[in-house]
Parts: sequence; structure tokens; C-alpha cells
Amino acid sequence: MSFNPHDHEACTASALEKADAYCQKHALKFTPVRRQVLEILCSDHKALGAYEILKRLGPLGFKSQPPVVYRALEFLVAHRFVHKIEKLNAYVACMHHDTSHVPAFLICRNCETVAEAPNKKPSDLVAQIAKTNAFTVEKTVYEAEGLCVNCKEDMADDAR
Amino acid sequence: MSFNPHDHEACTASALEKADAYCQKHALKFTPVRRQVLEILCSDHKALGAYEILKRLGPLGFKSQPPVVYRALEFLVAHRFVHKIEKLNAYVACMHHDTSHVPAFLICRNCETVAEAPNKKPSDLVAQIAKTNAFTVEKTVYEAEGLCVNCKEDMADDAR
DNA sequence: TTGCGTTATGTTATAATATAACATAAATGA
DNA sequence: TCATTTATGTTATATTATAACATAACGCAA
Repeated sequence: MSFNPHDHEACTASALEKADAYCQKHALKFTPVRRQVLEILCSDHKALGAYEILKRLGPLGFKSQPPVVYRALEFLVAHRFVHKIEKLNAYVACMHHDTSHVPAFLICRNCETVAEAPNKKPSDLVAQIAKTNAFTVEKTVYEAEGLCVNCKEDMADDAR
Repeated sequence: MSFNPHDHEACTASALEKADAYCQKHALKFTPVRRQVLEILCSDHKALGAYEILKRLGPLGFKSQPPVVYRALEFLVAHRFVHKIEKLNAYVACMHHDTSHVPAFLICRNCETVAEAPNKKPSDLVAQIAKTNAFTVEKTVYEAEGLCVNCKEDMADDAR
């Protein structure tokens, strides 16, 4: 999980590589803007707003009008390379693209790091609905906000 | 659940009554704007945007600047009379204020009706996190988008 | 390889959602 | 009653997102 130290270079490289391979396989166009947006999102585990991404695209030689970034995000979200964090109106790179999962996020309200929870099972909620059959689930957004281990420890330290 | 027919008058009256009682008990001010916003939200089970609520406040004699409605919503959300549907940037009245619950919503992408799912148990996700203790959950937003029974049937009819 | 349909990008303008900042008023309570 | 807090009024503006239309690049069949 992204709250723990990890080899971040590798983590980014792997995400881009997987996206490359997936696009090739499915005849999708992994164009320069799309690739660059994913790379920006991979650069840390914070969720970035569309306009923040836009700002970072500029120096890289891309044109910086909102539709440019929103269209790239639309593509990346559609193909699940990126998830939208509805609570923050922001976007994070998906770190589990190869495994099927119900997207669920843990957002630290202090450092704003977003970790994708490793929940491969559908939650109770989905199971319950499927059972009563009153609703057909197509997309899910499960988000929990709170404090990550690091921030919790920092706060304990501050209190001393 | 709100996808099924139900006595809607009663459902609104009950929500307002419960809010009244709760505010009295906890020394909260259930002012006219706050009451009116809750009443508007109770008026159907669709999620309403802040500006839609604002529009409906006008004819009722309230001043219609954005902060008015956002402040009323802030109060109503803080005390859990209303939930925000992050996916829609919209708000719904809570129909289970008296029972402790993890808010979770079923949003029909066709008719936009929002039902609050009856999940009293914490989901697998929350349980899993609590277990590893890597994250302290403070607030949750679980949202599922799809098709409600009614819309599903309508579509089946249309296809014939 | 030309032409045609499709997909992607460029660009301008504007819509929709939300908050900052400061003023006034109303309620609460020593 | 006066001081303090809490709520509301008001102006301006920040933030997020999309509509609409133009051009370019790409994929492919004649």
C-alpha cells in the first residue's frame, strides 16, 4: 500500500509498461498526452486535480487547455488506468490494472495520500443488492477518509 | 427502498419530525432555511444539486445566494440529516437518521433516483482495513451506479 | 495513393459547483 | 446589558467541467 515505503520508480515504470502492453493488445492509442498524464499521476500517490495536471503538462510542451487534460483523463478512466476520487474531484493512477478489483480508496485527510484498498471481494453491500436483485450494479466508488499510519504517528509525536 | 412505491408524504413528514426532535435534544438550531432545504430534499428521492435547491428556495421567500444553501447543506450534512452523493455533486435526505449506518448509495443512471442501501454492517473493505490497522477510517462514501428495477423493466419493454 | 470515415487534438467560450471574505443581525449567557 | 458566539446577508471570485466547432492524423478500402 502506498502509505508504506516502496520502490516508487519501479512502481511508475511498471504502471506505464502495463498500460503500453494493454493498449497494444486492445488496439488502443496510447498517445503522448495520454501517456504523459498517466506518468504525471504515477509520480506520486496523491490524487491530482485536472487543473494541477494541466499545469504540469505545460512545461512538457503540451497545449494547456482544459479539454486536453479532461479528454486524456476520460480515456485513462475508461480503460481503468486511472480512477477518479469523487470525494476530491481528483484522479489517481491505478496500481492494480492487471488484477480484477472493485475500486476502493483510502484517503488520508492530512497528507492527502490515496491508497487503493486491496479488496478483491465484492463488499457486503454489493452482495446484498445482488441478492435482492432490486438494482443492477454497473460502477462502484467506495471511499474511506481518515488518517494513514504515518500521519497518525506524526500527530502522536506532536502531542508530546 | 426508494425504488419501490411507498407513502411519500409520510416519509417526508417523518424525516422532518425526526430532525426536529434531534435538534431539540442536542440544542441545535433547526432554522427556517435549514428546515426548508431538508424539506426540498425530502420532496423526492432524487439527488439535488446545490443550485437546484437554491432555485427552489427563491419562490419560498429565501434569499438566493450560493452561500445560503451551502451553509444550510453544511449543517444538514454535519448532523447527518443529508448525505452528499460525491459522484453527482448532489445531495439527498437521509432516510435512516435514527439508525446507525455506513452511508452507501445506489444511484440509477437512468432515472437518477438515489436509494440509500440498508447496510448496517461495515463492508469487507472497512473490516479489512481495521484489521491491518494501517488506516483509521473516519468517513465513508460507498456509491454504486447502475439500473434500478423500474428502469430495467422499462428498457426491456422498449426493446420489444 | 487518393479519398472517406473515424478518432484525436486544438481552441474559444461558458456552464456548473463551491468558497473566501467581510458585513449585519439574532440568540445566548455571564 | 453588554459581550460572545452563531447564523445570515452579500459581493466577488475560485475551482471543476463541458459544449461546440475547427483542424489534423490515422486506418483502410477502392
